[in-house]
Amino acid sequence: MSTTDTDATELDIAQLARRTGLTSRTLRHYDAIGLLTPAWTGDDGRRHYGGREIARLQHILVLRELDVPLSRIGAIVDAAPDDAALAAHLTDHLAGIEAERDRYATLAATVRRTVAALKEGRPMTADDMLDGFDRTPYEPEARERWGDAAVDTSNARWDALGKDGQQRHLAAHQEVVEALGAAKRIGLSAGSPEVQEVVAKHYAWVSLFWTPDAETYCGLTQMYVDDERFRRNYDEVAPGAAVLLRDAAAIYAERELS
Amino acid sequence: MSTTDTDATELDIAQLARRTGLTSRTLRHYDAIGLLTPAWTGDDGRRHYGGREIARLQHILVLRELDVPLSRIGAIVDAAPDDAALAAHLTDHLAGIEAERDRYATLAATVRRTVAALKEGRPMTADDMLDGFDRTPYEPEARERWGDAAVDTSNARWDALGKDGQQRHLAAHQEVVEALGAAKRIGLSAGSPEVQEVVAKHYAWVSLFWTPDAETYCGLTQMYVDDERFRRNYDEVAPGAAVLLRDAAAIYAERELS
DNA sequence: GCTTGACATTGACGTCGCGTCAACTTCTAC
DNA sequence: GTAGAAGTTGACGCGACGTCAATGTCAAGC
Repeated sequence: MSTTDTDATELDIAQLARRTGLTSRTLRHYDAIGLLTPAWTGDDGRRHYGGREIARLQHILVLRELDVPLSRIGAIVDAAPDDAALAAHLTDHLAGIEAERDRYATLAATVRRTVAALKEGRPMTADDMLDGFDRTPYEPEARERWGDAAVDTSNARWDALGKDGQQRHLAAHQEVVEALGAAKRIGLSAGSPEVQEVVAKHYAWVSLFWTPDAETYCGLTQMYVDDERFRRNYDEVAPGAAVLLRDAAAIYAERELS
Repeated sequence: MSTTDTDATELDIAQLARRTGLTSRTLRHYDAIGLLTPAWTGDDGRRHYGGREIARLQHILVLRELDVPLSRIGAIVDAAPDDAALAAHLTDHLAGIEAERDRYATLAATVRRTVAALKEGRPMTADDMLDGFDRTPYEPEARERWGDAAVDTSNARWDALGKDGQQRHLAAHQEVVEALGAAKRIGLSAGSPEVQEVVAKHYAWVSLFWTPDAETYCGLTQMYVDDERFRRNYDEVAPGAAVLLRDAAAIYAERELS
């Protein structure tokens, strides 16, 4: 393979820079702070990026467009270990991107109106002139509501799991989701022993990352219901599974966590 | 008037901050660097802003959205002394805003496609994943092509003119434009003494700000033809006036400037 | 009148995300 | 074999504010 650009998913730093509009300096910076490590570094020290890194970089750049600081970007991107989680995250951020698109649209309208008013010598109110500038800073992750510290220790624990530990952890979650779906389909109640056992598993699963008390655990499962992208994760297996989990969690929390 | 927000065009720093989404710190910073000076400062040191300042701030914020550095923003905003010039500038920057809106739209599409691909386990090419991130930095002003230094000295001279000197200067330009329109309507040629006299006036007018040599003067008048928003300024008085000025300038430049 | 709380002011220093420069190595082309 | 382009690692610099400290001032309530 020559130095010419191919559309293979194996790129050196210059090719990646060209495609993203970043400078090679920026990519080196991202490497230095551990935000985007190259797939491999040649014996000569040169950085090479593969498909995984490109996907990760896309995620990074999306969040960067939303003015999320690099430190938080790192935490968020690290929290998307598999394709499903990544898809959920991206769907979330997509809303931010579209909001920004709409903001620029209203901004364009504002400027257009201003130009028209200027030409006709018409006055404008302050509010009209400034419509669209105020951007409420994007809240990148619902999970952020549960505290930065929690996310940090969560990531530490995740790293500590090692590769196959992570695999097993994801499988455990899948088990929980499917058990929950089965319970829902059979029509088991939230307080039934079977469902309570599933909740216990779920609580254990969550606790690997951070240990919520009764209140926060109820809050978390409530969020699974409120937030569409979380809810879908559960309701995909069986409609109403998210609500079942929330109700069961409330009972579990009162029995075991208070 | 109480402290409640009214839609009058007289705002204190907190009210302006609220409407723009800026912090008061940012507004103070803009004051400190001379980018946005309050209309008046009370005896207690508090800053108050009027209609002029709000319009100026809108211009500033538009350019800030396009990632133009504050130093250049200052130069550009200072170069829009009257409403007509401001309207022309804003029309220019409007293109940048709409480009940004479109970029976010393609970005949203890219993310959407990525999510779909992830869910179906489909692979994507690097180019597809990174479509829309590369933003060629916005070139804020055609005038920038003529050099930053020129703009700086230009602004200094403009300030040195004083209020009524600025008035007279604008009137002089209007004279040139109208004389040129009259010449065009009568059908005078670019080389005719009358038109050459108008060009001399125009060159003098331009020279107040920066003294172009033969080549740059030809380049400038060529830009008046190429660039729609400049051309309209001249062609509004008489169609083809911009071209007439360019041709006349070419002759003038060879005779007088080389 | 006095206190209290909210918000203003001016410095001064800190921070984030790179840009830029220097010194050096390494690959490719002629 | 040598030039030139592009990579590497430090190190420092910078723009646009954030943040903190010390202080002043205004409107309201007691």
